[in-house]
Amino acid sequence: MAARTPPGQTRRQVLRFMRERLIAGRPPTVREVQEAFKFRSVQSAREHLEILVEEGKLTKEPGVSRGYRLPEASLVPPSVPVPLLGQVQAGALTEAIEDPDGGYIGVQRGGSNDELFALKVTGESMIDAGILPGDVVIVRCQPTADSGDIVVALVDGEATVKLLKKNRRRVELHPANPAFEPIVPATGDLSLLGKVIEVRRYLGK
Amino acid sequence: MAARTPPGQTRRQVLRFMRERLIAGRPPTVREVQEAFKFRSVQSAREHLEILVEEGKLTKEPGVSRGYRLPEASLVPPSVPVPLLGQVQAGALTEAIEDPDGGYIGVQRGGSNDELFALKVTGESMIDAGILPGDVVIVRCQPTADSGDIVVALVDGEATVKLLKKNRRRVELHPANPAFEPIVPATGDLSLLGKVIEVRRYLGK
DNA sequence: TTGCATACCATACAAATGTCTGGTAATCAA
DNA sequence: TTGATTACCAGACATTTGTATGGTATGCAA
Repeated sequence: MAARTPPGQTRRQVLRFMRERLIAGRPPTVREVQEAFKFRSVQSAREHLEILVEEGKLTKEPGVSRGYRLPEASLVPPSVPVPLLGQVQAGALTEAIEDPDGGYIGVQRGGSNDELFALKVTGESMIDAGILPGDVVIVRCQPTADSGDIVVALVDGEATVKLLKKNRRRVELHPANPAFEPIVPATGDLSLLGKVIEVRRYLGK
Repeated sequence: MAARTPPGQTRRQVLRFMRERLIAGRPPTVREVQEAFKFRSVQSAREHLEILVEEGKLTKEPGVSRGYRLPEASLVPPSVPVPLLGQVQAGALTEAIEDPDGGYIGVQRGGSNDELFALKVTGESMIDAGILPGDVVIVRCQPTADSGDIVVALVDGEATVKLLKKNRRRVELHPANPAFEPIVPATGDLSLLGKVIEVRRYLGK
């Protein structure tokens, strides 16, 4: 017999394993759970799973293979892959999205089927808005935005993050850093890439 | 025999069906495909699926049940569900993780199988570190941390985010805001919950 | 016509997988 | 002690499911 573990401990790990697999879209078989935990009997895995179902942590469709599911309550909103871009040159946005140099990151978008991309921020111009160099902003492509939105726009052929301000027929791009000057593009000469809907910072492991 | 459809037409529908099911995390069996398309033979479904694999539209793991996959799936790093906590009282961490009031968010962790949780930040004590009220920090549970790490610790029975500083046999929790005072817990009296590995800010739609 | 390809069908078999029955050992409380 | 509970094991069985073999009908092109 394998080592006996404290009550509930193994079961928590099993739940964890199930969540990972189910989120990844690859529901495991009972025997795959057995394998993962080195049980010598299928039944051991099955018992943990059935108990998790009783506890409401999982649901299942009896009789069907790979039939365990996450209950509605703990449903994680599905995340979509979003291309992570490094530097964006003018006009090269579409190509950059097609073949991102930073790979993809998972973003939970709010239902709509919009075009998203992610951008690594350089420079300190938005530091007072809590956006530091190295942060990743997630951007929804849209041709316009409201005053007060944080947006990504092409300035001098480079994508930059700024605060959008509109006052009577003037559009301005404000940095959130007193050391920088606002940018006032000529009327109608603003190429807005989209609006920032999320900011992420990855700290060292 | 069922009605004969133009070449490739049914197959396109099958691919669509597969995409839907696979994205939903519920890969179908060959017979479920048969059912969905009212084929009177399993083989009809199987032939469509195998051809889609040959065309590169799908991949599959031979021999395993529900073994068809989306080829792009390999590009997207898998994300794990992480419980999102609101307020954490002393000692109630484990229970809070078991039954999070904020649901779950998807996090791509760097391979290790660690315990993670997410915490909504209140207060402005870390504003100079780019962590604003309402931000979500993702925390890896660990009993110790290095000097300079941003950590979550229990202070006065509440979970708070602070900068950890160690100098000769003293451990201090520093806010990143000049309006707040550093916290110097009595030696050995620091209950460290974990280290912040990611910061997220969700901006309005 | 012939030959070939496509779409679909019928049936069988074997492997994968869910499920069941009964058992051992450890822990805890009465 | 006794009994109850938990964690795990062993082996079997039944269903689900992947796979194979061969067949029918339609359309198309040489």
